[in-house]
Amino acid sequence: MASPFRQDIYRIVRTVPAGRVTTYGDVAAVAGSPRAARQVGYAMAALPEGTDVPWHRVINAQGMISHRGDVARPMEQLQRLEDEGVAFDGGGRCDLDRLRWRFAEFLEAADED
DNA sequence: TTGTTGACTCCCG
DNA sequence: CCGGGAGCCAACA
Repeated sequence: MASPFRQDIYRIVRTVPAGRVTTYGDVAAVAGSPRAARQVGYAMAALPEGTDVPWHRVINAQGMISHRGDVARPMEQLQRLEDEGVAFDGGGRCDLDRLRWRFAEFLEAADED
C-alpha cells in the first residue's frame, strides 16, 4: 500500500474528469504541499498498470506531457488525452487555461451542497 | 539520522 | 523563446 501522501494524491487525481487535465503543482497544492509537485510525479511513476487513477490527465505546468526522457510511453498518455477531447498543438502543448481542472471550484461546489 | 534523487516549478540572463 | 541553476518536499537506502 502506498503512503498516505500518495493515496491522497491518487484520490485527488481521480476527481479529474475526462476531457480535463491538471498539473503536478495543482495536485500537490490540493494535497496540502504546493511545492511537492515532484512528489506528485513520483507518485504517478509508482502507479501500477491497472490503476484506476487517470494519471494521463496529469501534466506539467507548461501544459505539456512530461516524462523522464523516454518518448514511447508519453505517446499513450497523449493518445488517451486526445481520445478524451484534449487538443495539443504542434509543440505538444494544450490550452491549460481552458482545460485545467479547477479543483477550487470543484471543492467549493461540493462544499455548497 | 543523513544524504541522494526525482513524470516539477520558478527565476534569471 | 530557450537554456541553465536553485528550491522544494517526500520517499528510500
